[in-house]
Amino acid sequence: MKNMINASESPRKVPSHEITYCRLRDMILFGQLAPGQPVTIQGLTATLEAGMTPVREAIRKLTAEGALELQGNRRVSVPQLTVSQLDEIAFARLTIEPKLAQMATNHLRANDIAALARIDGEIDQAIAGGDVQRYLRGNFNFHFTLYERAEAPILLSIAQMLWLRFGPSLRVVCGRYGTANLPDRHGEALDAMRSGDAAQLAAALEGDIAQGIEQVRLSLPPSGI
Amino acid sequence: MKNMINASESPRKVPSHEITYCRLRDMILFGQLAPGQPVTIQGLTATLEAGMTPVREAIRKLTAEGALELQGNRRVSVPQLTVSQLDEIAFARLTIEPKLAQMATNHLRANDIAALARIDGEIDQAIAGGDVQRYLRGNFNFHFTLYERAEAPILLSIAQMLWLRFGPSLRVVCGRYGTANLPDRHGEALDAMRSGDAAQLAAALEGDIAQGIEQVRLSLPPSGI
DNA sequence: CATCGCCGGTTTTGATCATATCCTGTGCGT
DNA sequence: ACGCACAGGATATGATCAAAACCGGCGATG
Repeated sequence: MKNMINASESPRKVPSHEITYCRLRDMILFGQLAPGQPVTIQGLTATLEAGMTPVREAIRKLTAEGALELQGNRRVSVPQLTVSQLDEIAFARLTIEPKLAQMATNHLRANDIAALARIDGEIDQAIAGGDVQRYLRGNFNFHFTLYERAEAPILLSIAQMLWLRFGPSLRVVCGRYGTANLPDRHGEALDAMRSGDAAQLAAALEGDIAQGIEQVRLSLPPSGI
Repeated sequence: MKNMINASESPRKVPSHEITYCRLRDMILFGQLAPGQPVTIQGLTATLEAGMTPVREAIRKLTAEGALELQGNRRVSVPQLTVSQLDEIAFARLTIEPKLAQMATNHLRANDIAALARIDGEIDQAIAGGDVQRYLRGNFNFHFTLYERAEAPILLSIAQMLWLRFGPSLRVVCGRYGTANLPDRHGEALDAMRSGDAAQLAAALEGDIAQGIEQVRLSLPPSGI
């Protein structure tokens, strides 16, 4: 009986590289780091209060996910989106995410929907208050709380990858134009969830995603943000 | 004007972790490692003749790509596909790869098609000779030589990720049933390339992919391969 | 009396760090 | 302007610490 299933969660020792990875990921996802900004290992060891090895591993992982970019000369930076890359992301997101939403529909329980409604409320507050940081986190939470219910880990990981590439640019857009005309088709999505209409939910998500991408696209042409 | 584009490639120093990553990746992709097989860092430092740090970084990167799996107890192994994961991979591959093929169509030059035809010839030889290793490499080369012409790095990286998850299981199927009824719709694809018909090319790829996935699906139910 | 399960030590392996080495980019001197 | 030396930072190694798996013995039970 010693090594039992460890129901729920035991006080697991969380490895340092895991923590470092998450922290760095959030920094990228929610806009602490701007596109094009260089990232140094030793700088991160200071800001993340971690050793050099964990930071290196976090960077490797994020590089593999496309959230960071090796510049050839052993420098690392946050990538800047080009128009054609934005097109790729658009295609992939518009394919994967509605699918995830559709798959999630039948697994949604009442409390899931309640949680999503609450998150949507926070997003509205953030938009009203012009709180970019909070909007970004809320938006992320809304989408991925939904997607997780699809129980499709591979598609989920692809979606995360796409958000990692998309996040920094979205942050820049928010910073530039404020939270006024940010996408929020979440009400429509919540209606679809309540009626269990997978197709409608997928359509709502598709609209939300397309809107966000257009928002970013408008900011790109000058010189890749 | 000092650091010019460095046309083609300069004698770049290839970092050790890069080499290690590639070698380990190929081991997974072409079946040196079976699904479920545990992977130890110190074992790899021996077989790959690399230090501990490069191996660790390679593992992190491949973990991020889903080619390896952390088992919670800080052990690493090659993941075994479940049926539902295979469905996810099927959906994603059937979406992404035909798209890549379609995008590549207009960029294909005569010598690209010639190269693909040559690779297809090698695949045929491998199938005829029952050379699984060579078939897998040829098949990979055929698809990705084509996909690279799409000039869509993000979709390409997604496709690579999917192949990394798919590779080990395909290898098992090959080892079990031989190379007899492996997918090879490449002739059809080559015809489409020569006539520049993007839709037909996408359709051919779709058929090829679907066939490969079915092949693996048939082997799964017993107990996840 | 034989078998099963628990418990302890042993050993393998992973995580982290401190350090040595090398590369890249920069600035100074000619 | 060119080349050389310097500095900053990245790469890579080996050592050290800690956790987890492994193995063998002891005691309880049928």
